[in-house]
Amino acid sequence: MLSQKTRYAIRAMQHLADHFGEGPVQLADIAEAQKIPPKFLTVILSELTRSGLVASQRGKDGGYWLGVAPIDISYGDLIRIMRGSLALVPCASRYAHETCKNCVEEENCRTRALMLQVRDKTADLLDGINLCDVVDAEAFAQAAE
Amino acid sequence: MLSQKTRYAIRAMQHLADHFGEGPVQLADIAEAQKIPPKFLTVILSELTRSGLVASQRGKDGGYWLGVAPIDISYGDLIRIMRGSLALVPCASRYAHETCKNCVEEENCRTRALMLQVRDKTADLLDGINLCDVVDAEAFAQAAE
DNA sequence: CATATTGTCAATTGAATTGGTTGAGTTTAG
DNA sequence: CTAAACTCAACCAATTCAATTGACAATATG
Repeated sequence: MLSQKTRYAIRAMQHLADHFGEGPVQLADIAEAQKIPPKFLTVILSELTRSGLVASQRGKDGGYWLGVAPIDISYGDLIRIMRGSLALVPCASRYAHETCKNCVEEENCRTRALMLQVRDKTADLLDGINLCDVVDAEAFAQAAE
Repeated sequence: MLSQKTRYAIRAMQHLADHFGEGPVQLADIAEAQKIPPKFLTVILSELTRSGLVASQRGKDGGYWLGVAPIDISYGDLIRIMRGSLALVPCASRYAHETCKNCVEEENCRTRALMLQVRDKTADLLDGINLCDVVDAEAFAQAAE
């Protein structure tokens, strides 16, 4: 499951994508439109800003905007940034590999072999959809080809 | 991510599958072979027994065995039993649907639309592999067709 | 029937994670 | 200079997770 924080991050990014090119969007506006506790959103937007996907400006008339074109931000990127990995087990992560605790040797772990495949398929899907896509069944089927 | 408990459950079930038809396998044997804390394993095996996938017998020479043929137990089943759902968000679960807390309306939630597709693809994969399969790249590619 | 062996199960525990807030800054426009 | 914004570390309560404790029930064997 994605954490609440990751879900908030995704909605915040969708909101910024919807207002891309319109100048800074203020945190309070995002919070209200996306039903995110404003103070918690500061934590989330700070993380996203540090990651480089979001740019920000302080002071009066400040706010946030995408630092990267929405077409270049995939859902896979967002989940990797917020959760660290797309995989279901640490040892099946490609970008953030870690050995699982209390496990058998990785080479002959059948669960790992399966989970690597699941991770790759999930990545194909999540990296194939970006913040510009209107996600519906058709768009998705197309992206999955 | 799958919880440690779910990972232990998967390894325990693989172990039982490997010894299917050989009579009861004792908890201590599973625990040792699969590096699972024995007392924790009692909790896990009790849950699996209650689910019907595992049968058990008490007393001397007792133990556990699969109550269902390994070919009829998919990895999807195991994860659903242990974790409740295959989905990344509660509102995208097919068997255990729940509305997400603090979310926008489900009908026009873009995240949900995407996560439903991810769930379905994941289910295709995980339900296509069972405890009889030796999971490797080839077997998997075949199952994914 | 006595006993050792094995599974059952609820309750508890300690640690980590989650979801979120507080509050003290810093930057910027006007 | 000041109000409007973002920044960030520290903190907090509640929940979840991983695992253990300990009392109990069933079964095979002598």
